[in-house]
Amino acid sequence: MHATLRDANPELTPSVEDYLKVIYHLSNQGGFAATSDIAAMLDVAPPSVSGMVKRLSETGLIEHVPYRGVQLTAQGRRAALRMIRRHRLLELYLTQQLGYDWGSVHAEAERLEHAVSDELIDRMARALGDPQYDPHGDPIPTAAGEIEEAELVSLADVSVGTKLELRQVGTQDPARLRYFAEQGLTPGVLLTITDRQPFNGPTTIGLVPSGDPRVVGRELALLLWCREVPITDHGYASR
Amino acid sequence: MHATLRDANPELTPSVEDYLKVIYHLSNQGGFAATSDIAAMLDVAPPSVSGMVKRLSETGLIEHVPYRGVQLTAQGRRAALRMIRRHRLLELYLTQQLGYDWGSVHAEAERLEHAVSDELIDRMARALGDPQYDPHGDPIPTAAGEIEEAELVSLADVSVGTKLELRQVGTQDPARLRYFAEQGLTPGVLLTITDRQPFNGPTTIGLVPSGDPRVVGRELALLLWCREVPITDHGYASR
DNA sequence: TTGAAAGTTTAGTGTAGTCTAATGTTGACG
DNA sequence: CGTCAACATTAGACTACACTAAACTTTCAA
Repeated sequence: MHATLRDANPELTPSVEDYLKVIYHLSNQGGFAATSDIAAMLDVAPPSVSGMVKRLSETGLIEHVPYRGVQLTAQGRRAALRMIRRHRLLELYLTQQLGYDWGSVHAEAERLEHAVSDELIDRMARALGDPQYDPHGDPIPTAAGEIEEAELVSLADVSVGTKLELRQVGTQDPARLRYFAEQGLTPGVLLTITDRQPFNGPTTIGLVPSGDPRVVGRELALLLWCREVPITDHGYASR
Repeated sequence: MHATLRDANPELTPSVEDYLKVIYHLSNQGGFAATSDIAAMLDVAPPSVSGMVKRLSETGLIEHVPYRGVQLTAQGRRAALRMIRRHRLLELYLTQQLGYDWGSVHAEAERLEHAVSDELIDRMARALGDPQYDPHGDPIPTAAGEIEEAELVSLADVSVGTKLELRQVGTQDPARLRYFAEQGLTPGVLLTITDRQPFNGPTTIGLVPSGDPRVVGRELALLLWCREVPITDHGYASR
């Protein structure tokens, strides 16, 4: 039984693994990941993405709808979750066992995740007591490729002072999507609620770590779905 | 301060790092490393080596005498020793901190050595107490790029009665490594030669201090590299 | 409804690495 | 001392990945 991740994932190049990981993050809620977004996150030119997209669809890791974007197949998703498991466990291991501080651990994990074996990752997990969450509060996928889906709350429903990670923007309206993007309110962003006026008045958000304020009315706040972020002494470094 | 290894070694590809490492090992006593030997050790075709040799000489990492072989430049040697330091410290860390057994660490270290940062390696070294030898008994180059040159003799070449410290097992073959380990023939062990049959016959070893005998054929004896121990003293026990 | 901006893909090039097949060089031995 | 086997190199092709420039779609707004 038991298609293991190793079985599912014969030999992917580091580059391919990176693409799968960002496609996973970009197509979080079942949507499409856009070429230009992938390019921006990997810091490559858009045509490089088009080229890779072609290769990845040929090997069955993603599905491509021209001019629309890409989605992971089941196989691609397994491979992506394997990388995310590696990344999060490496970050945890480096901070807890080797004294790394939270700010510098990301780059190290980013390189190591392509080189470690499943055995090493499992040994590290065991050494850490098989943790379920990384220090950001993000769930660590299991060796079998399962991940706990975060419970999302609307920004309109949380109390002042709560720290949040924006996870989804609950609209398809292009005008609103654009507006949110202009405000820097895109999935992945960290924020806190600094103020809320009574009688369904506007909510003031503070972006983390810049502290820049954003004011949104209740109608818009209802569209912003967030995950509550546990407070750590490490702050909110990048993932 | 002072030229660090990092300074000396901007960005080498994993492939280049592998070439430098095997060239180091093949040109141990100042000789030339032959194209075909490099090809055999890296499991690539000889023309691939010729191509790489061209690139490496252009970047000043090796010197090439056509139809003779190659030698490392000072810069190439520094880069090679940096990789060897990484490899040996990784092997040690994996065995001591994560429960790997000696037979299986090699492959893992082989991949990781290209991905770890100098900082991580130094942290691992510190966690291990800045060890001088790896699990095979090989000396670990310092962060500054110095390596202890050990004068080792093969067990097949020393005369009966000589007192020896086993320092190095000259094979990567897991089956043989396991066999030697089962026999108690691991680096650091003290032994004497109690008997040797003529005509390339087997050698009988006496372990110190237990006196337990071990019999090894000439082929295996050739793999056991030892340091001659002048007087019995302490300090060879554990690593 | 149309046209321009934004975004995507194609076309063509470059680099690092691999390979096989063909050619060149060296050195050992008859 | 010449020949031939062993070894090394060149020649030429292939893959994966990147890039720029140009062409093609889609979207949005006047």
